[in-house]
Amino acid sequence: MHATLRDANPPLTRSVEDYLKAIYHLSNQGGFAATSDIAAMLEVAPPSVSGMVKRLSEAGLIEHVPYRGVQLTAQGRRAALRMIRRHRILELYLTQQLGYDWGGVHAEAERLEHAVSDELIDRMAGALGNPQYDPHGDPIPTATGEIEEAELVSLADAGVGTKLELRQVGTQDPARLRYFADQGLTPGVLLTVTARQPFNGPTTIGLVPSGDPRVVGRELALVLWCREVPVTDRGYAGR
Amino acid sequence: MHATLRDANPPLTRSVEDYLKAIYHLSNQGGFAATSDIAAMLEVAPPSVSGMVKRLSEAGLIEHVPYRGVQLTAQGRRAALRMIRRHRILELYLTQQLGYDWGGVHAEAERLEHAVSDELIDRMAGALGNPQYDPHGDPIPTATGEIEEAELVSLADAGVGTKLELRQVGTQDPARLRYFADQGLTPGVLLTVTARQPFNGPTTIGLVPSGDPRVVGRELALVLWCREVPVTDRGYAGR
DNA sequence: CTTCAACATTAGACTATGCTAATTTGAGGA
DNA sequence: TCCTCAAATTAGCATAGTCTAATGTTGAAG
Repeated sequence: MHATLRDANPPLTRSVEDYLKAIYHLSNQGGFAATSDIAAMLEVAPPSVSGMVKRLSEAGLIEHVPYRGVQLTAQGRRAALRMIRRHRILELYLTQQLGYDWGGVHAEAERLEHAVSDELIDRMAGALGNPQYDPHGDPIPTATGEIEEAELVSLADAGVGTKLELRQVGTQDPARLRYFADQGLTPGVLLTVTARQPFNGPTTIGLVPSGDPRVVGRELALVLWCREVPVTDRGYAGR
Repeated sequence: MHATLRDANPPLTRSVEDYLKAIYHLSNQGGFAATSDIAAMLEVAPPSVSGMVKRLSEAGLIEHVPYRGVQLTAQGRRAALRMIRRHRILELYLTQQLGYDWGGVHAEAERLEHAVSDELIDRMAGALGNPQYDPHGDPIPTATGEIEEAELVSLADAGVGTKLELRQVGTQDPARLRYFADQGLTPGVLLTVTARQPFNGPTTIGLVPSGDPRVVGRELALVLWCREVPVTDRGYAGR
């Protein structure tokens, strides 16, 4: 006998898990994930997505509106958050316990997230002190599937004078990740926007508390997602 | 395009890796691995094995003698040893660094061994001090694919108190083979030497973990070839 | 030397996942 | 309104891996 996605409690395959995760990321702001965007994110051809969409839809993991896109159901969202929890805990564990550098963990976590058990993830999380954020600053879903939704603003759009906490570096490109790390622009760092060139030019910032200045081109600033920190917030102690 | 096992350097799939590992264990003493034994070890139907054998053979990973069995080629052996290294290091890491107990570690390692990178395994090995043996006493292959071959000792010569794994029954005599099988003395079984009569008399052993005693006359004990197992662990989970 | 049972293999079907090529759909521009 | 084009889908095929049922092989017992 062969288990299929139509069974009661089918084990999700690697591919299914990848699709759900991609759909989660693409429909994060409440909208639909488009077939072509899913295809691009997973590096498969669009018809492959159509085929998988059909199966996921029959399995009750997504809602499909033909020619519009897809959204996760509650069940699909739960499965996606489980994968995201795994991914982020793995990234954290690999960097903090096994000396991986920030740029190199993603691919490893991408493979491991499909193979680890819930027990292993919980043990890793325990060894790390049950952290709430991963090395990129992304919130880690809890074992029960809850995730902190943060309002983030791109550094390129932040107002001059604003105090910000860098929370998310929105790229997987190892070269960029390494560059940001060199500049001290890692999640959790505090900074203030000191200037921006007119007509959407580069943003100049100062690191807190050192005051070291950095100039970030618009292209790069666009992927630095920050949380606005009230200027009265002096007691901020990082995490 | 789709990668196949006939390509130059195909990535080995999870199934392929499992087959190679099983064949390695079954043909350990230089013999052939039988289709039905592979099927039993992997819990698949015999025709599935025949199908895979065809593919592995075309890929140059095994030699197939129809109706006789299969043997690993040098290339297949390399791949198998790589998996065994991964498995043993993972088991060690999970028990020593993450508090797993020996009963639970096997299944986790069995899944992870297909997903980890060589780099991660080497980092784990480093964190453990590059161990040479796993807690079962089995040697861990090096990153370059060398493994210490266990020296076999005849049960008639094994020291009293020694813990042994029966590895080879050195006779073709059907009567003897049937007798050994009846006594539960088949390759892979674990036992301890509890006594030996003076002047080269019969050896008394206890099966592990049942403790059932057996008395084996010298004539018979001479053909039971065993590997000495360091008494380091509690609870064998197999390999 | 024949027969038979155990083991191995082949035949044929099915799911999951991917691809390319062809077709359909829907939304914006003329 | 109608047309066109990009996006989505369907059609058709391939490979990996699994299964059951049917068929072949081999070696051991009589």
